[in-house]
Amino acid sequence: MSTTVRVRFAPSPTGHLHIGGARTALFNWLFARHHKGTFILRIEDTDTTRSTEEYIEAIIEGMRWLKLDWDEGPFRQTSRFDIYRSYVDRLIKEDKAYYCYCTPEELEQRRQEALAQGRQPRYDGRCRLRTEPIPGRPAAVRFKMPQEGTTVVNDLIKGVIEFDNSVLEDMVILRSDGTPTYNFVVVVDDIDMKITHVIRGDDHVNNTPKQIHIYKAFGWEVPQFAHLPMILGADKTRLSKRHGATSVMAYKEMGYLPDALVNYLVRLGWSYGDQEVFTREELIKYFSLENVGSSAAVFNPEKLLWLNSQYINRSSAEELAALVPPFLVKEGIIAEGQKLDMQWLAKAVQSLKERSKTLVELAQSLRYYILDYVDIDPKAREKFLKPENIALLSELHATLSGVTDFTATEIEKAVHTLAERLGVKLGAIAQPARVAITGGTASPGIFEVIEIVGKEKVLKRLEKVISGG
RNA sequence: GGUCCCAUCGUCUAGUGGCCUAGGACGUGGCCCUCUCAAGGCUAAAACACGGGUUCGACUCCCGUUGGGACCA
Repeated sequence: MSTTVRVRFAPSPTGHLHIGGARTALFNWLFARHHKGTFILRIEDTDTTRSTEEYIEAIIEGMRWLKLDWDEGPFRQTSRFDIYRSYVDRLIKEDKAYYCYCTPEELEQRRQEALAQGRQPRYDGRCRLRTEPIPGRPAAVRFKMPQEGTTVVNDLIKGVIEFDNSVLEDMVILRSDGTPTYNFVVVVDDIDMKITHVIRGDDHVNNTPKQIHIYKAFGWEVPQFAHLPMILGADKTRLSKRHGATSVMAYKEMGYLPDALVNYLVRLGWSYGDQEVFTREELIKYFSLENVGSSAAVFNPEKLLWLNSQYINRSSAEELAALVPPFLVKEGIIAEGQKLDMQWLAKAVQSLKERSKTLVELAQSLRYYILDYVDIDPKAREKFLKPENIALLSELHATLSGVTDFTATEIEKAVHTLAERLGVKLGAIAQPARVAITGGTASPGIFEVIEIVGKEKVLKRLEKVISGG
């Protein structure tokens, strides 16, 4: 029985791929992959004044970064005007649409009158019965909406939604300048692309009854609808720039992993028992529209940050090492194109990954592994590099100089012996050493750090501090 | 203003009439671990918007109120 699932993501290229769009894309993608169906990317660029090539590229870039691959497209509406025109002609021929000669001024005047009389402004359908064109006047095309009865949307997420047809008006489907309107074009495309499930933001629910009548006018089976609840900012209004970063690629730059963002986004409105962290495979396997909630969700950057740290933690050091160089360049730690020993870098990353929430943080911490010398934080210097500490560091320098097998294990043994001999606690040596070697008071285990930084650099940094540098 | 949607801890959510003394996660506090910082473990505080029904029994069903949101104008 299974009719193959065909879904689409249809962004308009008037901006970057944003958080809300990405989630819509993600839910469509998951639905398609779960049902082994087809996922289509369609660029809704009919608004030529606001659509740009750059944004088309940006959206595609965002989709790729999130690893949401599509099976068909990207299709572009601007290359489909002939198709829309033919669909309009068909409706006119079948007397399901008609030419309207009312001017914007007349329409506005009637609107004002209606408002003044406390009526709901709505096109009165006066051109419906017109048989002769008005010479010299441009004509728009209007769709004949049913005037009575109700339209029922059986939404997969929200359930049954009923609309009174009397609130629907004969909407314009082709403007007098020859361009088709949004609600018409969407339906034509979805018919043409044989879309079976329309999964989109619930800001479109009110458009749905109008669209249903267009499907019916073409004798086409109405697809299933699933309206996803909105994503809100902390103030419970629709997520926008003023709530912080909303562009997906901004998260890439801030050092987020695409899988972490995907995991976060999917949990906004969808759940699977108590599970929080999912692999892609699990997501595809478990995803179902039935488990999508129906209320709007507030975007919570802190939970996203936590998920990102989880993903960084679970990634292999090699994977992370491969991702980190661009961030090192941005932090000014290495030069563009500078080569690093990747095996060594992976070791350094390994020591840092469980204490880094983003790739940016990871890159910043890598500073003291890579550079020859480090800047020492003044407060740390004041607290941990007093004369008595310097004396201990001299002892440490002598001890480390004597370690030939320069591994964390051997270093640890040597330092423990030193501490015992001097009758001090390990911390008394470790903390000043940390400041001298990393420039700060927080780092991975000091023996590990010493090993990775390497004998030569460690001794040089100790010497510098001992000599008052 | 009209239409539509929504309502469980601060936030994301579990819950589909008795399993609820309302569970998990983020965040917050405490403790443990510890060379620092994390990670990890344990733990604490924290919610069913309100009012009516229906029912032996409502977080769960119905109605209303309030509050939020979206679309259209």
